[in-house]
Amino acid sequence: MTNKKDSEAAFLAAYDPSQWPGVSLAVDVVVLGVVSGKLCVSLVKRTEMPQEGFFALPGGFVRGAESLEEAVARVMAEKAGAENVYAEQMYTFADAGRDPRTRVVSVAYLALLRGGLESPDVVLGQVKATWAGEEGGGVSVEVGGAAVELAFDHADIVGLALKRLRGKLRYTPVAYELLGEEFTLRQLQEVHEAILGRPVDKNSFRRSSLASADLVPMGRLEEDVPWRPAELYTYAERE
Amino acid sequence: MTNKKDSEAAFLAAYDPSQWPGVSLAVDVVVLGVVSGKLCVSLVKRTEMPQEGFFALPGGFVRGAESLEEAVARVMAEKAGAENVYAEQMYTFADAGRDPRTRVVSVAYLALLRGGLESPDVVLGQVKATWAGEEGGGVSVEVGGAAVELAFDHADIVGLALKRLRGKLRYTPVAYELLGEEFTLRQLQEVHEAILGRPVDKNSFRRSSLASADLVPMGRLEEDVPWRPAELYTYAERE
DNA sequence: TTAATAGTGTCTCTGAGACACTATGTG
DNA sequence: CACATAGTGTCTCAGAGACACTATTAA
Repeated sequence: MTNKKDSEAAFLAAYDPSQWPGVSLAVDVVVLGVVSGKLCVSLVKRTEMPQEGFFALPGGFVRGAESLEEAVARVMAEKAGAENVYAEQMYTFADAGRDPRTRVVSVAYLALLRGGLESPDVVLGQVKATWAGEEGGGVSVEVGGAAVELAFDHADIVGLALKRLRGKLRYTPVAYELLGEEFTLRQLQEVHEAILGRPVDKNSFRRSSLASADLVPMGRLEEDVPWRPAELYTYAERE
Repeated sequence: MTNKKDSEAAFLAAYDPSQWPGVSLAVDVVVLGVVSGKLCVSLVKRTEMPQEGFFALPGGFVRGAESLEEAVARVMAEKAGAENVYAEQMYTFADAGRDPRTRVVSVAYLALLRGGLESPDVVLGQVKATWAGEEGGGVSVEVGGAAVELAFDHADIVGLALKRLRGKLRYTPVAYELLGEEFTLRQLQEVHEAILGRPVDKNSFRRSSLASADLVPMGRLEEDVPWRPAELYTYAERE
């Protein structure tokens, strides 16, 4: 091993943080919601030079002593006053060359919000996967019925979010984040169908949902529907 | 919405990267391997002040225009001359306060290496999960039969790697990364058992392995074993 | 021949898709 | 009553655990 001395020196050198040029830290948030049976993502229109005019994911730089989660919460609050949103880290993009001055490290988060997020700054785009199951890949997004192109690689990031969400749907109770405190099994099924992008058998869905035992019947029925009202359920282990 | 002007201003301000203090970018690598049926992780002994003397994950700062993957590859090469290693991003830790001078953003990677990684700088620690299935949580690590405490939150990061690996084992051909080009079904099963931490039924394992159709029989048998030799297989879609 | 492992046959259980059915609310 | 949806019964099939069995090789 002739490179032992070299690697030793490199190792020690690498542990001096001030030697390396600093980078900027940012978060981008994929906010997903189900609106009338459609999976939607929140988008902002870029008002500055790189990719100006394109739709992009909401995001921002991480401030001072803020944690990543705090930065995500702040971005959500600033853009639409949304508080206490489920958010989960997905992937970190750190390729050099995004910004000519400093390297920008961007941590992508997946957030789920009941009914989607919409505000003066934020529009909802409908997500259409070009792939089935959990293959993964980019997605196409429509705003007001017309296909739009997302800035940077944000279409791939939305695709990553959708892939992650489909995976989590199987073995974690994540769909409840997209519903209110009380919901019917049909509403829960609609959320699943919107995320999976395919119809789901009613009976199979009921069986597996009720068997998982984190659904609690409220003993009350939904109201103001022009057909037979269904039992209301809630999720047992919200914390 | 009285906060519209505020959020607008914050939005614009946030897009000036030079305004925010820079951070240092580092990678930590969980190198896992299976050595004689045991799941092992590569560790280095810290030689500098914070947590000096504790075992820690190998890692280092990202240099100049290096990508994260290049930094991981460099760390692997420096520590043990390992090239072309499977590596996958896991999670990014960015809590302030790790280093008093600058904020250190550390991106944790999972790497898989045949036979584990060992060198003058690196020791192998045996990983023992204190949890079953895919619950997740920290792990305990033994070096030379004695339990050791890992530096920082590295025990949790190893636990995260194990959880991720167990999950991927179900639906991706990741176990092949821990074997040579040619292997018997028993060797493949041993890798699975080491990762899952439990015995696996031989017949079920064979059936599902052969059904997945990315195993190709070589038409040759293993040699130099003091019992009936088994068919050698290789993985079909290495790229 | 014996020992040890390679490799197979088959029963069972479970979870999910398919689909027809009954029940019960609104109008 | 009609109608639309809530909710159920049941057949089937695929995948996996359990386990006993046969096959083949080294010594």
